[in-house]
Amino acid sequence: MNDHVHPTPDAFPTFADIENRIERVCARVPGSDRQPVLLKMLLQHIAGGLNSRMNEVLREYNLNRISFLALVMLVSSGGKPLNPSDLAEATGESRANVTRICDELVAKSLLRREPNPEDRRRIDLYLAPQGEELVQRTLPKIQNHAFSPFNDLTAEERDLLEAILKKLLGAFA
Amino acid sequence: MNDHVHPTPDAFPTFADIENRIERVCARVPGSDRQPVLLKMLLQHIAGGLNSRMNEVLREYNLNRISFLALVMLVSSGGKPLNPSDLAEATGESRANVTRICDELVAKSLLRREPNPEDRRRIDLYLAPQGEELVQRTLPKIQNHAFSPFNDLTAEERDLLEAILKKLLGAFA
DNA sequence: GAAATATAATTCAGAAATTTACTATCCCGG
DNA sequence: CCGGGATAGTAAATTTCTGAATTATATTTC
Repeated sequence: MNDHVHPTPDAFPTFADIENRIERVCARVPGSDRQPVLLKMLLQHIAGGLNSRMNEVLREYNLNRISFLALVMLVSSGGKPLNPSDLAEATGESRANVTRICDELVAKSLLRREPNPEDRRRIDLYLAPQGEELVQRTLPKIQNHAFSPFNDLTAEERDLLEAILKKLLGAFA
Repeated sequence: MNDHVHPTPDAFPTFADIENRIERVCARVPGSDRQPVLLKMLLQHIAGGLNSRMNEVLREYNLNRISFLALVMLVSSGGKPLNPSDLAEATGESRANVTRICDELVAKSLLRREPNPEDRRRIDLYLAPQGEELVQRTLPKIQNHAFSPFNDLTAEERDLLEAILKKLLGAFA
């Protein structure tokens, strides 16, 4: 989960400083363009900030971001199981890491593993009742505390952002 | 750098699947709203994808994303030194991690450390000539290979994205 | 239907990141 | 000018993550 912005007292001082630096570097390096670098930095800082905030909330429940995401994905399946590799894909984590995360979740009785009867290479992951409960309790808190920065955008801006980010993500194929 | 999307053969299959899952979860959990969760996931996947691509390019040079970013920040200072804590702030990494990164960079003769004459707690980090060269060589490659997804956006979309992301980042203060 | 190839999950070694604690220095109020 | 508190950098211990095998099962191909 190499994704944290360190919680310094003043973690987001002036992005303008960083922007100036980017301008200067790109002016000096031929073949470089300021905007993609800037966008990359913005995305990085925002994603990092959101992750930090999520972790702050989840710490009270002894969960980390990935474990929580795994639980959410399972809630979304509505009782149907998921395989570890599904989780790896959905979360963007390595499969080895997903195995470890699942070990933790099983140890906390939030998840249970069962062999898949049709394909015996596979393991089916079922959400335990406590896991569902935990998501019910924590997701609204995440929404309120961690995701509050989105409230500073207007509805139009959020829709626009959603559309542009979807298009951008599509470009990774 | 807990920030990688694992390079599976098909790392960005259909985000639509994930979107459907989010819809279902939020329908089931009172006090949750689909859009912020969706935006968070989009940001996460895009930032992770960009990081993976950067690391792919940088691997040839035995660098990782953070080390590279540190070098870029130093180039942006135009010969003036930076302190480790400046780098920590700019990169969003912990100070302890920056110390380690600098150890590596010094070992590779891309960076040199000198005590600050005015404040003896501080260390001044100077870019070595090889470090400058390395940025000159790698930044254009990063631009072409790693940041190419931005080319799928129109100029208007990029500007809009920049503006919205800046506003969003401002909301973290 | 046997051999070759591919896929799923895991294990394990080592790399990378965080947390806590420590040292040295600076700064401010008295 | 000195004592308490802040700040900078690092070190050590721990946790987390990855990457390369490993094992077991499916699937394809001939």
